[in-house]
Amino acid sequence: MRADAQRNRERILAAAEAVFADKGPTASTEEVAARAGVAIGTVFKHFPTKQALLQAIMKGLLGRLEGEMAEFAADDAPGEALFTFVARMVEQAARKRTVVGLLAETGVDLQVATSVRMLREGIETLLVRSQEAGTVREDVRLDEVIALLTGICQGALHAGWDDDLQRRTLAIVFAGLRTPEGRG
Amino acid sequence: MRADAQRNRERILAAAEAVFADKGPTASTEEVAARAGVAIGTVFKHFPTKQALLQAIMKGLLGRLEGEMAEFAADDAPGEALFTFVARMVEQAARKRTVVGLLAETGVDLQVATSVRMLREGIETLLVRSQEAGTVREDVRLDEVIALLTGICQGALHAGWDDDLQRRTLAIVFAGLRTPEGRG
Amino acid sequence: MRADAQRNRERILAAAEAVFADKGPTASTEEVAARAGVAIGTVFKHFPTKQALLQAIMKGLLGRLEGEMAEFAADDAPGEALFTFVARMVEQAARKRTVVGLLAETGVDLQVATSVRMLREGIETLLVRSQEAGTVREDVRLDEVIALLTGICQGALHAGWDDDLQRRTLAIVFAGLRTPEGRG
Amino acid sequence: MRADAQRNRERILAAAEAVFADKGPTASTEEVAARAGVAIGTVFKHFPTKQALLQAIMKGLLGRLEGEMAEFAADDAPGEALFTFVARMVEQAARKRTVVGLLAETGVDLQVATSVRMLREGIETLLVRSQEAGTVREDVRLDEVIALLTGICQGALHAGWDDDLQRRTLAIVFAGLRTPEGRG
DNA sequence: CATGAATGAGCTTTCATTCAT
DNA sequence: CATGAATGAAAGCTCATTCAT
Repeated sequence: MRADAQRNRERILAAAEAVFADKGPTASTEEVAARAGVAIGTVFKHFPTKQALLQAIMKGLLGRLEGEMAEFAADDAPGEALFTFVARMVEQAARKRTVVGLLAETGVDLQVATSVRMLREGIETLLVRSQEAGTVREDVRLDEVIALLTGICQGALHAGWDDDLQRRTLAIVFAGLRTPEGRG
Repeated sequence: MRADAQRNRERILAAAEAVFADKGPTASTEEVAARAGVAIGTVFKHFPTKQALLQAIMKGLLGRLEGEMAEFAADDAPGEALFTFVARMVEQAARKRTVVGLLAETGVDLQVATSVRMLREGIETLLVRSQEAGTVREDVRLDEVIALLTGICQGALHAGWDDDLQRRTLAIVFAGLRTPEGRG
Repeated sequence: MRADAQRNRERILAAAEAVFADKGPTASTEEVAARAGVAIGTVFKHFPTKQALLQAIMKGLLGRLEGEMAEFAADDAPGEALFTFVARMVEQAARKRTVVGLLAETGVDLQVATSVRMLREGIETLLVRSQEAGTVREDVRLDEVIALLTGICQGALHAGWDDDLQRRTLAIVFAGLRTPEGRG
Repeated sequence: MRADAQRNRERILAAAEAVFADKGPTASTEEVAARAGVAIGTVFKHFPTKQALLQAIMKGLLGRLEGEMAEFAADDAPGEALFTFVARMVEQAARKRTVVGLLAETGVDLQVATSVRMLREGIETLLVRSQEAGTVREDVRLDEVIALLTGICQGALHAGWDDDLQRRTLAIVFAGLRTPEGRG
């Protein structure tokens, strides 16, 4: 791909993230084009359908999340890594309308599904590690963690929680996840 | 209002709830009219904009929830009323696409805001009663409960959790809310 | 259907026939709406897709043709009815770009297919009657007649034959169809 | 013109013929470029508009037809040459969506018009020769032959006749063209 | 010369809303 | 009051054409 095309692709992705973050996924592709400073045709050249554009955003987000997870997994305090990761993700969700809507979207294609699976596996690693470290209850399964993560993110996303409310809400969920010992 | 007009109003509301529950809030007003068995003009006679229709639905839902809350508040086991109510609401959310999306919607008018406030007060009653009964931790505030309720409902709504996952997820949240004694 | 709606429906059909006759089936629906003096939405209210509009035109044309065939079948000179009918149809085709393009169109839905079948049957009646009258050769089958009809219509349609050329061309085809006796 | 440019020109023409034969003249220029293995810009370098490309194809086809006609004119059985040529052309039309549509297209430029005239002359030669040989009726004029040729080609083209139907249809037309003696 | 990214007018289709019947 | 036909502004998407690389 040529340098200018690559630059435009990135500008479109950035514009799309911003626009969809502002107005939700029903915002028009035209607005994305305008924000990116390109013509509408250029957006559709790079992403042949609106779905494709949304999926590309999602893929990017998931990629970044995987990156963060890798860091946390390499952390010194494995028992806390899951909590930190979830808190970070919720924080991001509160700023991006796109993330969570897309996480729960049905009918994503294979590439994206792969990314999701990789995210699942990353979270599973954090979960297992926390359970081995004794901070998370043994009877907690991956599905519930994902469910809670999705739910809390969507809540944060739509309700526009402030930092304090976010912290307090997570505190409750974390208390529910922790072992008696983990609660200190 | 004449009797037939009143009857139409109710049929439209019922149809709208059903349609939006099925297809989400992007379903067309025309479809609501069709399901109600009236012409499109009649819908707009009763609800001058689509927003107004959505708000009316929300008001109705909130009213019914208030009713349920009154029952729970009058229950024998005040310590468990909050948990039961939350569980019931999440269960409904999984079946109605409208409820939660609307709960978090911005730009509601005064009348609806009043209903929301009343719902808040109802939940607060349940919360306080639970705390007095010693089943919910003293440091939990109303805002977090609402936040969790909204979040979990939205999660259940979009992700299509099955009954088991719903139960397990709520179990974690409830564990986070309960006092050590309440966990038994 | 209300009177004004019926009137609009007819104006749209007439406009569509005119526009597609002028510019072929790639002419825009917008132009049809403009020519009919209605908004674009009105066209799509009556004919939910462009295909539906084209099929409606075709159905109308076929209907008129069936009517003509009924007349010819009731005629005194059964041996000449087929020739007259074919000549009439070719004449019309020379003035309407739509007719023939649609006659040969693939993928028409059931309703239209029914109409086509009825037209086939009508032509078959004319053919059999001509053969019984001894003016058309016994070894001529319905398929060839339809094929010739379609082909000649398309030729007349696109090449803009004048009356004389049309007559001379048909004379050749008719000579090919006739029995030696029928040629007189 | 440089050798590689010439080679590209030919590849584009071949690709265009193939693509338009497959999908009709509404196929996109981009697809032609892809099939030719060149970039879209290269297509427009050689043929400044889509129309120009279509006309170039037509010119090529006409040229080839002239070649074939020369062969037939030099044939031993001059009385049958016209019939053979027409049959051959119809057969091709059934396989190439472009030929006939373009043959009847209006607005061709001078160069192409010249080619058409030359084709006319070739057919005229075949016609005259057949009439001299006594197989085609004296009162048949060139215009009707061209008209029949165009019409039958278009019919075959759009309706997708099978070989048998094609043969039977042509048999009728040929019977109409032949002298009583020629029918033997 | 070839490339292929960018353009933008134009297309079909949808839907909230209005208003004559 | 109810009806439902008409409206027309978008929306998503396509494609012939241009021009910087």
